[in-house]
Amino acid sequence: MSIGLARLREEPDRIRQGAIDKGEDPSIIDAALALEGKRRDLLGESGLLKAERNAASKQIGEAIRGGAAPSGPEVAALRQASTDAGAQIEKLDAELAATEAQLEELMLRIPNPADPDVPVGDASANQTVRTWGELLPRDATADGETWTRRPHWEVGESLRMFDLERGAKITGSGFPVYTGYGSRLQRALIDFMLDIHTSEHGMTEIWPPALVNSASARGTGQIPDKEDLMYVVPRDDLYLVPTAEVPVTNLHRDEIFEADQLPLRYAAYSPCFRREAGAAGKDTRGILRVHQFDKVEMVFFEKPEASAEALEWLTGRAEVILQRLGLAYRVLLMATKDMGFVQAKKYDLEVWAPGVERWLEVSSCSNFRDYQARRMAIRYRPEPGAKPELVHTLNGSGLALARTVAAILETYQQPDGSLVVPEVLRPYMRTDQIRA
RNA sequence: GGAGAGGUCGCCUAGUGGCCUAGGGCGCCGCACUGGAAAUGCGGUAUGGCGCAAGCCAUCGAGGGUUCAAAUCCCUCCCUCUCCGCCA
Repeated sequence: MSIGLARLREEPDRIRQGAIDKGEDPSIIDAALALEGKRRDLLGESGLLKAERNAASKQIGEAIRGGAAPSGPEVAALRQASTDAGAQIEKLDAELAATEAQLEELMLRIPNPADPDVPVGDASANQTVRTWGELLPRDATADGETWTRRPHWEVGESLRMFDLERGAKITGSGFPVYTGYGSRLQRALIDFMLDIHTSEHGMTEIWPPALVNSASARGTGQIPDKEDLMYVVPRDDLYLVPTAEVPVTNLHRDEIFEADQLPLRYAAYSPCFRREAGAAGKDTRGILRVHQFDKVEMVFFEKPEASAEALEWLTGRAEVILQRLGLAYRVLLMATKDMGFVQAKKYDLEVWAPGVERWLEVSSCSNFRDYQARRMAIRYRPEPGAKPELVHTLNGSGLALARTVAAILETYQQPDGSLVVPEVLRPYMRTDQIRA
């Protein structure tokens, strides 16, 4: 994950301002520039010496083939020259390796600068771009009677759609067990979302592994920075995926596309595992913040010039799901200090949960530009035979299930305690109403 | 998990310490020939880095080692294939 040395050299001011806007330390940019200069000097010196050594070694070979005694004085002199160069090279390369390690460490701490149209500031600078649907109040009126919507955990328990206590028993807190129609609703939502994204949005469906190796975890930046967020299987050096973004983006690690292969757009279901260490309290009640949930994720590989528009389209595809489900939501354009270190631009989709009268984040749609692609070496040829350039990567949830389920339970509950099934899910649920 | 065989350029393959600056074939691109094409011939066809450039450096699954010199020898690991064992 890095802005790249070329860009560091070419537009340090933009990078510096980008760091300031995101609340990061801008002095790292100057430290990195200094190290980059040192790296280039060392590289030049070491390269020259290696050329000398290679030449000497070659001469030894030629001399021996030409009849010189392998242990004779002529060969010994050449051998000495090569050995001497080798000793210097060893020193230089050690210094070079140390310099590069320091430089890389600094580069990892330089954030991806936000796009120019992103508001500068903290969460209070986030912009509500649009709102869709009717924001139902908790206290509703039906047939002249008023009734109060219940929070989703009460609805779910009473309709026996999930069992949080037994989930805690068999695994731990934050591992919900879905039961009966609750279980079927999981399948229905996954199926519905993937159907829309593939049949209507033209994405390619992926069913990825739920565990990845350390190279993949490093590729999308989960390690080293976010290692605490993941469940780790140290015995096999594997990581449980926190999102399908990790395996799906890594599909094309170290690959070079031809221009006509882009864009590549994937929709992937996966379970998601997050330690969420320390999280507890009223914000985590029910299934709002759990250690295991399910999600359909969209992952795009785009040509650089198309990525800005692709982010708008991607966000729109997530909105389609919410609209078809009939859930009210709003779209937030995240400000520089609230958007994350690696994103260039990010929209959050928040669904309205009338039972708790809160907005719940169900999707986060981001354009990483070339920041992610650089670390993973995902490139394409703009023209046949041309030099490869980095692609742009984007991803967004479409959607995360647990909170979507919460919004459905709170939106579609009836005064009599039953739940009306959203119309688009009825073919999948094979019922239009769920009763206690 | 055990035994064995492998991993070289987009694909196939040659390569048992120095003539490897990695050869050949296929594919692809360009040019020639052609009315146009096929066939044929000639040339070109990895990635990253450094350099104004000429060019140089690195990379033969990954990492380490031996050596003046490693695709080639040694060690560790990964992956693929075959057989055996185990198993949804």
